[in-house]
Order: sequence, then structure tokens, then C-alpha cells
Amino acid sequence: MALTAERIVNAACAILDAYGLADLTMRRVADSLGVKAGALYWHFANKQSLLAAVADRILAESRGEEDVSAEDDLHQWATNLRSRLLQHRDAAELVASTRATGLGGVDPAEGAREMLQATGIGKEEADPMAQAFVHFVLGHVMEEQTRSQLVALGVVGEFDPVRSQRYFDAGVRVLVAGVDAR
Amino acid sequence: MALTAERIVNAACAILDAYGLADLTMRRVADSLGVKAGALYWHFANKQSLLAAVADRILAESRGEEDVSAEDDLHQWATNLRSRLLQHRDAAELVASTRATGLGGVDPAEGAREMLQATGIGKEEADPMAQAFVHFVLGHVMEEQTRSQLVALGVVGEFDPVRSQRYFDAGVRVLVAGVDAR
DNA sequence: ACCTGAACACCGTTCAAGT
DNA sequence: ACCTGAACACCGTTCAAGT
Repeated sequence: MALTAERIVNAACAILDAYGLADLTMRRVADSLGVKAGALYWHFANKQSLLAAVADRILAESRGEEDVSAEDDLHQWATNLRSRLLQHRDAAELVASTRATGLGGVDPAEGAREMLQATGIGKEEADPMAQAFVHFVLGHVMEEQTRSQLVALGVVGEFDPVRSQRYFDAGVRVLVAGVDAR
Repeated sequence: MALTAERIVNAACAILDAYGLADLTMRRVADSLGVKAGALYWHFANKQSLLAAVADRILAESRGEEDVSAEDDLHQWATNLRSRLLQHRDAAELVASTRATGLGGVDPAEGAREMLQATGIGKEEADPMAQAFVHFVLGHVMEEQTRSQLVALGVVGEFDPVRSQRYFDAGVRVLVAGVDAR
């Protein structure tokens, strides 16, 4: 079976979910495909590009299912982004570091920006607001995912998903209230 | 001269500032001290512990110089945290990943939590709000620092510090307005 | 107590050579 | 065009042995 970019991303995604970002190495991806590590470099320029492709796929999954006319648009959008990230191990960290590299074609802020503009907020104002939402969601989920992993390793006591949800909602509420106060 | 935890943190900090987080390896820290890599493990359990110590130092620098009675307390606090992070290369990424590991003794949210409580907000409400501020600041500065580095490498066109500042202030304003709207 | 030497088990990346 | 083999220049970590 021919090695393609898509099959490589599939394999990388599987390793991410099963073993986490730390174990997502070029050699392990290659091994899982029955191929040598060097072969991957025919399809991807480097590891960061492969990671960006994985991040893009995660962000593109089940996107845009928000009800744009709803009262609490933004809250729903943030919740949707969070749940997309929670679908894959270490996804928040992966997306955050991919954004940092500048690679990565899917902009997670897009939906929020559109919604903000739909409520009559100007482009120049909507953009930094959308960024603030993304920073919050990524930061929150990063903490959530790494904490739940520390718990899985038995390093730290408990992970309370209800409390985590409450924290998330509280943060989103503050941001939404700040937007409404404008 | 005896090798101490403090001297190791100093050396690590110097390498961080000069070469960035990617080059902050145990071997390079050891080299810069004229010592073998193994020697560091007498003073730190592992690399993450050393990184946590560096993060703690950065967060502790020039802290608590806010005027607690000022009108725009929180905005000033956020600006102070941002400028502490901007003092050292890749500091936001370092602090974010240290928070993730659970090591790290300095909580960057502390100041914000105190201020929020000082305005009469209950502990249970102040905590998630403070976290939201920290997530935003770390996310913003992470992007700021990696973008300015990409520019330095000539990968991407421009970095506009004024625009970046505007984005930061806009984000903080939304959060502060959200708190005030409570 | 504190450090060296030397190893173990890995990395990302490159590239001639094969098919 | 696409992949292998094999190397290069690294990693974090461990640990017997030295002082």
C-alpha cells in the first residue's frame, strides 16, 4: 500500500491518542506504518509540518455545528472548540505549539470572529476578542488534559470533571459578559 | 566553585535568554558550567524540575509592584505579568509547560485572585476568573514571543509591537469588563 | 557528599544508493 | 517517484567508580 500524507497523518493521530504527544516521534510513526523514518520526509518537510497537519485535522473535525442564531452563540462555540480538543490526547498543547510555529492552516479563532462580527462588532475589534477566546480555551484545556494525565499516572490525587467544567463556563461567561458590555 | 542549585538555574536562565528553550538542554547547561551532564542530577531530580525552577525565578522577578488601590488594578497586574514574561526568551511557553507538569511553586494567578477578592468577589468565583486572566496572558505572550522569533529568523514578514500591545489591551479590557459586569 | 566516565535507549534529519 | 540503509549529531537519564 502506497505511503501517502493522509495515511501518515492517520498513523500519527493514532499514536497521539494512544501514547500522547511525547511519544509522537517520526520513528514511531514510521514503525507503525512498517516503513523507515526517512521515508516520511518524502511526504513532509519536517516533524513540525506533520504535527501541523495533525492539528489541522483535529480542529477541522465536527466544526461549525454551532447554531449561529442562538442567544449564547459564543459560549456554544467555545464549548464546541473545547470538546473538539478533548477528543484527542494532548490536543490543546499540540494546537498551541502549532500556532506558535506559524504552520497550520486551520484558524481556531475564525468561528468566534464571525460571530462577533455578526453582532455588529467591527473587524478591528472582533479580531483581538476572538483571539482572547482562543487563548482562554487553549489554556484551559491544556491544563485540563495535562492534569488528567498526571492523575492517570498517579502523581496527583484527583481530577474532577465537574469542577473543570464549572471553571471553563465561568471563564467563558466572563469573556462573553465583557463582549456584551462593549 | 561548588555546583549549587542556584548556579545551575543561573546558567539555565542565561542559555534560555541567549539561545531559547529548544537549546536549553541538560548537556548544554552542564557544559556552560564546566561540568558533566550527570552532575546536574545530584541537584535536580530531572530536567522538568530544573525548568520549573527557572520558571519560578522568572515569575518571581519584580512581582507585586502593582498599586492595589488603583482603578485599573487588574489591567495593571496583567501588564506586569506580561512584561515579566517578555523579559526572557520563550518564557511564556516555559511557564505554560511548567504549569502543565504540576511542578513550579509560584502561582502566576495569585495576584489577580487577591485583587478580585479585594473587590468583594467570593473565593469560589475569583479563582476561575484569575485562571482566565492567566490563560489569556500566557496565550498572548506565547504567540507574541514565537512570532517575534519567526521574524528574527526571517521566516515571516513583520512583527508590530504596537499592534501586539493593542491586541493585549483589548483582550484584557474584555476580561476586566466581564468582571465588572458581574 | 559530590562529580566523572561511560554507557543505554532513544531522537530529528540527511542522503547516497537502490527499485 | 518513492523508499531503504546507514550515518550524523544530538538528546535525557542512570550508575558504578572515583575523590
